[in-house]
Amino acid sequence: MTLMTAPADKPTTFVDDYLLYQLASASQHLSDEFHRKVKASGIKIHVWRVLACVVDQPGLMLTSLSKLVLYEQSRLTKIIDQMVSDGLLNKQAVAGDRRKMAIFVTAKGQEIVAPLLISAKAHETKVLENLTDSEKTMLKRVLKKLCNPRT
Amino acid sequence: MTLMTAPADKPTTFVDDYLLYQLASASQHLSDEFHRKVKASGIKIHVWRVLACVVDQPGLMLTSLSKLVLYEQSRLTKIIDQMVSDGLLNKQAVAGDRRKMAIFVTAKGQEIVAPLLISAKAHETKVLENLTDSEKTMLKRVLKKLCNPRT
DNA sequence: CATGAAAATATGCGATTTCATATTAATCAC
DNA sequence: GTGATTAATATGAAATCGCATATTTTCATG
Repeated sequence: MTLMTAPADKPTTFVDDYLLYQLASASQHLSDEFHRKVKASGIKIHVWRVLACVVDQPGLMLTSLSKLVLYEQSRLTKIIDQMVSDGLLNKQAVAGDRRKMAIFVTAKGQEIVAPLLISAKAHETKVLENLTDSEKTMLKRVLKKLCNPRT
Repeated sequence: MTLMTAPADKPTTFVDDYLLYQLASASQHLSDEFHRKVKASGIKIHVWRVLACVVDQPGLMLTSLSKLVLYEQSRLTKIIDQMVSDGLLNKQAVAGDRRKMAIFVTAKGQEIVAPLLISAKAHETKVLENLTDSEKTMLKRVLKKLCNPRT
């Protein structure tokens, strides 16, 4: 048997080196990993996502929030209605524009999201453990740059 | 008016600095961007994704392919059945195990996917234009690392 | 201040997706 | 070889999602 010089030169395939695939793959695998914990605590994924975003930026109106949460508007409308009737969020009329609704988290919503935020950060820390410091900072910087290319 | 020393110190929010959000956001925004072109050419997104993966790794069986495509197994079963009857893929029985089906792209499938592969690479190039060389290589390396942390 | 355009949210329905489970086939323990 | 386990794929019903569009309100312009 001859010495192997490298881990074999499997002809580089398309997806392995395709940025959009790599992003989708990393995103999905890592999110799934954390989502298992969310589900285990009895919370739906979309509820977690919306709570995290509303806690983060309270008082947004539906349209802006849908961009932040990355959910399509009509879908978010339905999710929020449900969360309002579940007592996790409330909608407040915005003075001066009767179309707009500002969205906030209730005390009950806070209670639910608080431990998840901690758990999420802990998970992130574990994920980032595999990277060097410079990799960490560059990764986050580059991801931000990719989202708004005009910066 | 005083000189602004920095773009204001908006208190860093959770999601802005949360890796899983950044990944999801970058993935979704960039993919949507390319998907507009795919749709414009009359191809469904899932058809593009499956074709790209099967071209990349022909002869995979359904279960492995579903991991590569990042689609759940029963969903992929249905998609592939449709694509087979549309003449884009074919399934071949695997000798020695009558449960397995190896999946390949037909000539018609090739014709459809070929221009999309070129277009995808062109889009990727444009996306990566905003990054330095070292950012590019690190980004891809780190994304791979994130997907299989045990490497 | 009337009219047309644009913005914010809501709604209904068709299409897609998922979940649980069925079915068929291979493998393992004995 | 028989029975129990595991693997690969398929299927059907229920849940979710997204598209197109409706509705209400504001804005712009003459």
